[in-house]
Amino acid sequence: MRPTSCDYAANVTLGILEGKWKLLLLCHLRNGTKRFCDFTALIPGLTQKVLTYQLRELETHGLVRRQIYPVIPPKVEYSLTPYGESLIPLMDLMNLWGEKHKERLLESEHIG
Amino acid sequence: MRPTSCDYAANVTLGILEGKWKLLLLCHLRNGTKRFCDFTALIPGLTQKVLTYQLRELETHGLVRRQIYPVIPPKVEYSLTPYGESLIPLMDLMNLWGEKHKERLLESEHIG
DNA sequence: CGGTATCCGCAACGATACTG
DNA sequence: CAGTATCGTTGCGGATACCG
Repeated sequence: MRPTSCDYAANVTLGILEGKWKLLLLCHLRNGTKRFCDFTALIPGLTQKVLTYQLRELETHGLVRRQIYPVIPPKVEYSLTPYGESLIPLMDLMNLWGEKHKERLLESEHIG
Repeated sequence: MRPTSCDYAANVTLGILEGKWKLLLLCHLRNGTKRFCDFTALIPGLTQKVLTYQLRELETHGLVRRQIYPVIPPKVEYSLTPYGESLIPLMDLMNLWGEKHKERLLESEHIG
């Protein structure tokens, strides 16, 4: 049943996915476990502070697991939890729609 | 093929859906054409300025059609475009995941 | 290597008042 | 009825420097 009130459940999902880099982080994690420095290498323009912040939020929501190895120098691994994997169909659909949208923009540009 | 670079298409979709009230507006439009004042009545806490802003963005992206009737007092109707309707499967999936997430939160609350 | 600690700018959002 | 106009707040993201 779809809502008539303010607390539309889809908004909860949006709130969790919102964040400039979160989808991209999740996308990279689909390819396997990553270390902190992997992200900064993979994603130019992403600073340590923001990366930390977004990873912490993903962890807080249970989408990402943070595994700390007590070694020197420090080693921390990030991976998708099963719960995080449950977002994969949604991510794929968002990706698909986004691709179509980009095509659409190109067409209207071509015509206009 | 999933991206390794920064321009992840899912982010495009996110950018279009981002906005505190957009999903809710789209959701209401699924039930049929709405007038400006319908939204303010349906959604407590939503001011005219913000409503205007978000509707204009949805219109700009081609998701919503704005039909102006040149009468006094003014009458403006908003409806989903076919392109906007193409988002329905995505909205449903987001809603579904959001519902599951809320259940999950209740459970962990119950346990903790 | 994997973070914190500060400081700052901007855009989204909100409150309120006014208008054709 | 369907908006503008103005002003104020807040929080995300970015820049930079420092730490165990």
